[in-house]
Amino acid sequence: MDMQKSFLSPAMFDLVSDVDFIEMMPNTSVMAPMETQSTDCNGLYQDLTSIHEFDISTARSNDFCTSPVSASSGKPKRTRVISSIQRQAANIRERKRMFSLNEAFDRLRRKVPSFAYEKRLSRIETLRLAIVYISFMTDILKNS
DNA sequence: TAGGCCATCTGGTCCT
DNA sequence: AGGACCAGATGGCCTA
Repeated sequence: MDMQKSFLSPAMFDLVSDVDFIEMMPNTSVMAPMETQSTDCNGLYQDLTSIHEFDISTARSNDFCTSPVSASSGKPKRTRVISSIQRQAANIRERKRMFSLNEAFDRLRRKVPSFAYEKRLSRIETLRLAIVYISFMTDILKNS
């Protein structure tokens, strides 16, 4: 597809990533956005079923205290004293949040065109490529 | 072995 | 009050 080839020119990739795509190009082929290709972040994520089953009610506590130190906003700083169980629950929520963030990155990865080289796009590469891709498509729409 | 990338933990702040 | 969000720290894995 000519349009895609021009989008994936070496000059474009210079804007997208620190990776030297020019050297890679002879060994790679151009791919359409990987809509149907599914990755699970290299299987790095742990099973989250235990997270869903976690009884959050056991982590409820009302342990707060106020610090004499004022926040930058001038408000009295409220320091939350957190139990280990609450901390554990917060960690689990954070893992779930990061999991959904990475799911979104995976969806974006499948939407942007890329070379079928062995290494998947990193998060920063995905964002940069998406920006360039959107700009490219916008230009096409403008000029048509 | 250094550097890049990522997962996880943690505490602070924002928001409902 | 408590969950969501964010950024810094840390450690593991991988690659050049």
